Amino acid sequence: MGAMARMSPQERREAIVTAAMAVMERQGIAATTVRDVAAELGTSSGLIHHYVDSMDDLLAEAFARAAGDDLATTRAAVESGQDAVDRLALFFDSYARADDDFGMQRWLEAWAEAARRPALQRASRQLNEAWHSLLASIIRDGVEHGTMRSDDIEAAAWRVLSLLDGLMLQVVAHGALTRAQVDAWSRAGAERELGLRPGVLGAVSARSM
Amino acid sequence: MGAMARMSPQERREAIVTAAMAVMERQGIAATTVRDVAAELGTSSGLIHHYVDSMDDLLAEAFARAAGDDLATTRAAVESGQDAVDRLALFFDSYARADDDFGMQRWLEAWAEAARRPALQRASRQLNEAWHSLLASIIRDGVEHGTMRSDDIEAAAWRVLSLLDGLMLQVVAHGALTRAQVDAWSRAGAERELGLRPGVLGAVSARSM
DNA sequence: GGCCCTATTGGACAAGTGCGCAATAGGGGT
DNA sequence: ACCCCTATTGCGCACTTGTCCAATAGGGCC
Repeated sequence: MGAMARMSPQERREAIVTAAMAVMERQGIAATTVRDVAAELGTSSGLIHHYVDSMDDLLAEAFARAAGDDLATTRAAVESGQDAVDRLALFFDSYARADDDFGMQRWLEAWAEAARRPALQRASRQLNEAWHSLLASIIRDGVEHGTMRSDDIEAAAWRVLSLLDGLMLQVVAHGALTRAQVDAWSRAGAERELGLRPGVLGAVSARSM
Repeated sequence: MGAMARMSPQERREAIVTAAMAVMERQGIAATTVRDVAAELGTSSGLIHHYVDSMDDLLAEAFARAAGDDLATTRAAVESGQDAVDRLALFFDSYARADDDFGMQRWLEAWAEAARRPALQRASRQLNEAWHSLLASIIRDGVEHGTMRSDDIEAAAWRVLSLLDGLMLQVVAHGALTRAQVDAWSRAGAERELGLRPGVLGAVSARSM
């Protein structure tokens, strides 16, 4: 009954961040404590601070990893699209598929915690920017190929993203809307925003039938 | 130096909630403690629990009061409108005027805290519903008088509100957008949603010139 | 095989939390 | 003027938090 198996610094750091992600997923960002992460790892709490400067840093890194994974998933899904319209449809598909996911809840907690945790705020802002950037690149492609219309691509991307976020908020925070409504309405909003024919972005339910 | 001036239970309760609101405004919901509220009042911490069952209840009541005041302000502003379109424009005016306000930040914190505080969650859901209801009543009026078009008033209200929320999120949480952009884009979105002529909801900047 | 480096331990620490309770004091009703 | 009711006090309690540090132990290099 001695110490936990000795690991290389890289492995251990990795394990710590992974454990933090798991606890975050289960209990939320604000309720994730050093001791919880240590318990998840099966090690002592002192070990955490041997690899991490502060709890703020750890939470920021765990959030960045989790949210970054989500972004990477969507990015990968989008890449398989034939043209811009197809890629935009895949963007919504991928977003909607995070159905049983805590994606949006995570963002909510990050925004609120950001007031007290500078590192977490930096991570959140950077990832938000990356999502906008992904969406803008799809739209830019569509405009250049003449399949989408927009005289301000950046702005259009913000509007599409904001509608999606606002609708998701109602699902996660209030339970006032269903995922299906968010899915249909956000696609319809994007179609109008980008001068697409209504329905071309196809709701999941419609396309899977 | 004896006890604080004796007050009637009603006055004292009122004073406690008011003090809690002030602390909430200054430090945020999550960072509002019993001792902070007592210090704001200039009384002892024990007094708080003599009037309030739990911190959850107190925070919920303080949030409900603060957010309820915001809603009442907008409701009052809206009532002075001549017709539905005018009232909708006033709705956006009132929302935009809360410029130096902590309105949206308060909602953010409420959503995140709601996970741990049932009473706060109830208050937040109820007020959210009230905002939607106010917006829906304006739209219903417009549709009935033929100045607005919508085949699903409830849904339209959710979409207008969600776009506004999503855009505000970018201002408050990330600083990625400006209030002016939110104002212009949310009005334009509502005009499209309700079949209004572009510009009739008039941005604040345009109308004040 | 032994030694040293460092990963790992486990608890101390100070600061903070919500809540409860015995003691106090002040004002209104008689 | 007195007395009782209760608003108010001020501290204690049990618990949690992040952070730190001396002690320990295990594995790789000579």
